[in-house]
Amino acid sequence: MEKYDHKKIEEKWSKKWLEDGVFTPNLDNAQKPYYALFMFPYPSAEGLHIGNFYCFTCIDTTAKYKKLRGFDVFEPFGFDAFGIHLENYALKLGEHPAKVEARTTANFRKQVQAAGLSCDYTREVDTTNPQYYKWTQWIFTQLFERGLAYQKEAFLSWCPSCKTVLADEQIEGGVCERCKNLPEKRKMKQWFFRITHYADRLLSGLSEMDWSEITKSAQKNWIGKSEGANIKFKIENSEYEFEIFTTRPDTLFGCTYCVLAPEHELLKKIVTEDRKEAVKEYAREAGAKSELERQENKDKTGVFTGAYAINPANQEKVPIWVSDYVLISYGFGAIMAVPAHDERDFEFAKKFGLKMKEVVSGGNLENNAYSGDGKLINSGKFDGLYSQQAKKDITEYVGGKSVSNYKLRDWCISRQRYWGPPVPIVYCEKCGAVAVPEENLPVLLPELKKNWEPSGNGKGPLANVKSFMETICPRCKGKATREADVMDNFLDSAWYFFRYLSPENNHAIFDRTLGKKWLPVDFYVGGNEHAVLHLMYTRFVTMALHDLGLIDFDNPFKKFRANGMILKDGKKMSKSKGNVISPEEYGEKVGYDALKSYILFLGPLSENRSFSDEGIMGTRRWVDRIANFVSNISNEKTDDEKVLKKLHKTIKAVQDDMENQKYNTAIARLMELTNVFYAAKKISQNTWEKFLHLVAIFLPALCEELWSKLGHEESIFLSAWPEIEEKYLRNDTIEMAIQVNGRVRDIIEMNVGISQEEAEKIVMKNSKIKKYVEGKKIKKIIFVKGRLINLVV
RNA sequence: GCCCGGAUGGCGGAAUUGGUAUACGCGCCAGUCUUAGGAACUGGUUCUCGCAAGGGAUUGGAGGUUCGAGUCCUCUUCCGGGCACCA
Repeated sequence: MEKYDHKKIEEKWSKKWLEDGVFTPNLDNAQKPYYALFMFPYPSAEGLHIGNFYCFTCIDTTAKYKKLRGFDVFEPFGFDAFGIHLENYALKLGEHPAKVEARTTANFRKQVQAAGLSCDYTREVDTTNPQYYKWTQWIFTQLFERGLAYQKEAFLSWCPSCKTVLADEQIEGGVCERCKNLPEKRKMKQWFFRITHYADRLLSGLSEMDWSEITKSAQKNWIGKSEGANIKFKIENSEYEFEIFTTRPDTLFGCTYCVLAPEHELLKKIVTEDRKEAVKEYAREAGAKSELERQENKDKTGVFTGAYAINPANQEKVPIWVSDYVLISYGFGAIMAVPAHDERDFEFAKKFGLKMKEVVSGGNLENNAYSGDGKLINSGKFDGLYSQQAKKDITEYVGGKSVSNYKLRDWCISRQRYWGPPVPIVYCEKCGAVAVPEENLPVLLPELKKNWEPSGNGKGPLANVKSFMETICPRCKGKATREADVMDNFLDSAWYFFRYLSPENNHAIFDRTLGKKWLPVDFYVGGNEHAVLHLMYTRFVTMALHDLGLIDFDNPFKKFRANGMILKDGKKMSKSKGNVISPEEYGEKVGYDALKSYILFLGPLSENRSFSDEGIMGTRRWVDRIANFVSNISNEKTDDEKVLKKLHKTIKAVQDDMENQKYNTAIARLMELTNVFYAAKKISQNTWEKFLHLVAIFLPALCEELWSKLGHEESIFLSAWPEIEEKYLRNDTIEMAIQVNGRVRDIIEMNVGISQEEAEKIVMKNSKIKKYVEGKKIKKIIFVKGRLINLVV
């Protein structure tokens, strides 16, 4: 028996597919467009990671299936090569980012091609290409013109290791998403995108979207909507007032003090002379605390300001405190404190001996605040109302406003780094900040041979490049200076799928005719670590493009699935553990067909799966079993009815599974069919050809080879998917389960259409059943047609 | 604390959405072939009692609904993810 030489055959076909353009659709003429997209990789490693490979494979398998089903499939490929990940990798190697990029992208491309993915490489996109980032900058200018991009001074997270500010989304668990270092707070003037403008749309859109629940849940939590009221408090003996946000206006009568955040601007104005030093010192200390320190130490601290506010519900005077348990970044940075009905206020009041007043019945103030709803007490004319109604009535009574508040904050896009698209802004003494007009885009990133490394002084490396910085104002033609920062990498990747349609178009961000036909993306797969980064930003940019009138949808991906992680023998992979799976290594050893089908076979798409070296031999064995079966193809015209039934049921099962991304069970069904072939010994060519189509979506090189061996000159992917013949899906007989009191006691073969009376007759004659029924009264008989009969005795 | 997922053999996992639990694969056991090892092929493999025929138990745990529950309801334990002093 000839051994199946996976290397030779996989190499042969991946090359041939590329040459013949088998997977390069004609976007203009496509009749049934299907846009399959995987998250394009960061080329910040020498080769592909198994995680990239997994998400590519999910998309690729679906793409091949859709192609065989007659769709014009577009599965593009490109690189997210700008940004901090590649720049950090270059810093680590001590090489220039451009040099690293040239090498790693070439290697990634080579590996993807070797793996036989059905990508269209003719429309490759690279975010570092000026033709590409011209339009990244254009998006900035469009947002700027509409007030959605703006500059502000704010306390921001500065990563001392990456030497740049980061967006809130890029702090994960208190540390920098890229380098895992502890960020510092720095007050800096930076560029922001007004993503909060879309907070409500980002949230309400979620419910209708066919995206993984886990992703939608992460976005929902991040947006963090709460409904409540804004209420104004006057300050005693003063013209000043401040506003607070509360979700519990029903407890307003229970407000016995107020708290301002240490950064609150009113603090300086209202603090009394004798409290000035204490408040100042407290604010200084609070400012020095890192985010993580605040998170870890939740002991309440605070200082009395000496000032009093007037509770608008009962005109009582309540002390104003300052404490860092109130955050300047949320709401108004000020709260009304209701210690009887809020745990944090309770703790604070207890520590500092502040008054508590119960206004909602149902709790017990001994040890805890009661934060549930209930009937109002001690609330004047609102006594007796229930929380829900009281919320509305009290808000109205004090002239408050019912509003929603969000945790989501605007997206800081400035980066004090080199490897990114420059912010397309020019500062002119006369005209202020002016966006670079479209005809002057792109603002080219100068090729810095040296001094491209981040300095850490709060300015990007471009600030030192005189030839770049000095320019003229596009509006008044006077002297002007460029913005030295570049833009966040997540902006590069927020719109790449638009660009794939027309990567060389210099007149528009994308070809709108093609956009109408191909967008939104039909199916997208990627890791859920991007749930609130890439995936949220992408939705934001899509909404913005929608509002510019460029597109008529605002959800970029019709279907999105988050893929699970691949573990090695149950453990997370890491270089230090030495258990990193290299796709290339397994491609060599067992072949990409076996590797790809193995990682799909391991389990459902969303779950983490454990890769093992023994396990992969299972799919490799399957490859061999199919390759070896060739000698058993007979000249007979048709096959045994049993084989045909299995064949057509498998076609149906594979179709259903593929529509639902159940790759693992589709492969299991195909393995079963392979086993049936082995049991039948000989199979007709007709059946064999149908089988090859089904398997080709998982084992493309093998099936292409076997297909060509049958004398076909054109790729199997250009031929037709087998039709299901309904008659083979039907069964004449079924195995009827016979239950007594719900327990299966026997299984009897019967005609599929058997009536209840006939079935009962057979059952009653059955000796096994008689044993259980004898001498007992049959109370009831449940008959499920074609399935079971249940005797209740 | 709040919001999502999830728990099924020795292991990865199936289960037509309330109808024969454990498909498929790994591993293991046996057989055929082989000088041998391996490969390939064939058969077996949830646990438990039993020589067997056959019985009993079983989907993290406890209840419930139902003729019938892995699937629905209530409570509960554990694991994974997100948010978190967010008023």
